[in-house]
Amino acid sequence: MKVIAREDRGLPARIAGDIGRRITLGELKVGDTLPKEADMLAGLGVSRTTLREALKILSTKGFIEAKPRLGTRVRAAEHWNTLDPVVLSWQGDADDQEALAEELFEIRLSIEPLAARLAARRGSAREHAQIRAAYLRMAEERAGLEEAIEADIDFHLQIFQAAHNRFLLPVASVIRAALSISIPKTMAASGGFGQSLAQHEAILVAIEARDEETAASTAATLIASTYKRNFQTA
Amino acid sequence: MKVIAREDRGLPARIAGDIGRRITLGELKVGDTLPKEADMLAGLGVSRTTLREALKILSTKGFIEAKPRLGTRVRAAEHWNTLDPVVLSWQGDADDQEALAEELFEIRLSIEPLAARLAARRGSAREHAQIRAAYLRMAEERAGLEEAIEADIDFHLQIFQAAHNRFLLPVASVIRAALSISIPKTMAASGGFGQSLAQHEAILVAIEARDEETAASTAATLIASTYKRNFQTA
DNA sequence: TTCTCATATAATCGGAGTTATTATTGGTCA
DNA sequence: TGACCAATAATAACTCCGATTATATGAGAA
Repeated sequence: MKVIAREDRGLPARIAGDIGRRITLGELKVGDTLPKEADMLAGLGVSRTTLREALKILSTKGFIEAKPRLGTRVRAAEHWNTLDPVVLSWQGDADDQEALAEELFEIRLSIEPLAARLAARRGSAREHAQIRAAYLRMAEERAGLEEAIEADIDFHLQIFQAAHNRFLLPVASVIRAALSISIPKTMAASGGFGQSLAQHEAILVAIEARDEETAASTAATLIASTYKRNFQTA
Repeated sequence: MKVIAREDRGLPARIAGDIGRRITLGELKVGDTLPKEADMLAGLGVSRTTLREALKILSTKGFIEAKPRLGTRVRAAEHWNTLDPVVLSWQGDADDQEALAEELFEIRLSIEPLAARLAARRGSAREHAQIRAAYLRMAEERAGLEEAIEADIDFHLQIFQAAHNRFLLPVASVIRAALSISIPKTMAASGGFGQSLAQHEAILVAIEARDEETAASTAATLIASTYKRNFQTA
C-alpha cells in the first residue's frame, strides 16, 4: 500500500520517528527530559547535526521543547500536531487504535460535509470534472481493487481541493492517510463498494448541481454509513 | 498582545520565517528552486547547521522539498500546514487577509459545534468546571479588557480540551491564534461583549447539562453572530 | 533577601567527505 | 538513419566532526 510515508526518508527522520514512537507509546512520558545531547550522540551513534535535525523535527511537530541548561523535555499531548500524517503513523503503532479511528470519524463527519458544501459553492467546472473523473475511475468495472481504492481516496481529496479553503487541506492530508488504511478494511469486511458507490454518485451530482445542502447531507450520510460498516465488523 | 509567536526564537526559526514569508508573499513562487546551499550560506552569513535547520523547519511545514541534484524547491500551497500558528502568522502578512478570515470562520462554524457537542458528551466534571471558571472570568465586571479577552480565548480552548478528540487540538491552536486578533477587533467595533456573553453562557449551560444538541447549536449561533459582527464593520 | 559569578547545557559555527539523482554521452539495435 | 538503452560524470543535498559561543540556572557572598 505505502500511500503514507515518503517523509520517513533520511537518517534524521528515522531517528525522529524512533523517538516519536517512544513518546506516543508512553515509553517516554510527558515532562520527561531526554538524555543530554552528548549522551544521545553516544547512544545512537550519529553525529550532532543528524541528532539535532531529528530533534528539530520533533520540535516542529510539538513533541519536545529544548531549553539551555534544562535539557530537552517531552511536551504534553495537546501540543502534538496530530494532523501530521507522520504523527498519525506514530500513533497508529500505539495500542488505542480504536479510539483513534473513532475520533477520526468524528472529525470527518464534521469536516467532509463542509468540504462538499464549499466544493458545490466555489469549485470550478474543471475541478468538478476532476471529481467526476475520480468517480468514474472508481466505478469502472474493469478496474482492479488497487485502482478503485486509489480513485476513492482521490475522490475525497478532489473535493477538498475544490473547496478552496486552505484550513481544510491539512485535515485532508490526515484523512488521506487514514483512508488508505480504512478503505481496504471496509471493503474486505463488506465485500466491495456496495451502496458506497451510489452514495459517492449522489455527492457528485449534488456538487455539480451546486446544491450545497444536498452535497453536505449526502456527504454526511456516506461518512456515517462508512463508520457503521467499520465498527460492525470490528 | 503577543499570544502567537513563542516559536520565532532562535536563529534558524527566524531564517525560516524570512524565507517562509517570502513564499507566502509570492516573492518565491511555487516550483522555484532556492539557491543552492553554499550560495545561501554566503548570502545569509550563517552556518550550515543553522541554514539546514531552517530548511528543515520549512520542510516539516510543507513549504519546501529538497532533492539531491535538483536543489530545494518550493512546494504548492496545498501542502502547506496552514493549521500551524506560525504558518498562519506568515500568511497574515500577505494581502488576502479577508479571505483568510472568511475561510477560518467557515471551518470554525463546522468545528466548534462539534467540540461543544463532544465536551457535553465526554467532558469530565473537572473540565466542565474549568469552562465555567473561564466564563466567570470573562463575565467579571471588574476585569480589565485584557483579562476578559484572555478568558474568552480560554473558554473556547477549554471546550476543545474537554472534547477529548486529539484531531481537534491542532485546529484549536490555529483558532487560538486567530481569536487573539479577531476578538479585540470585534470588541472595538461593537463596543464590548454585548450579547456574546449571553451566548457563551448558553453554551456553558448546555455542556454542563450534557445536552449535546443544544451545545452544538448554541456554539454555531455564537460563531455565526461573531462572523456577522466582524464583517458588518469591515 | 538580592546580587554576582561559576557552570552546565544547548546553540552556532565552518570545513570535509559521502551518497544519491539526473543529464549527458556513447553505443547498439531495429 | 533514427530511436532507445546503458554506463558515466557532474552536481547538490546529506552526513559527520570538533570547537566555540550564548544563556539560563543555582550556589555563594554581600
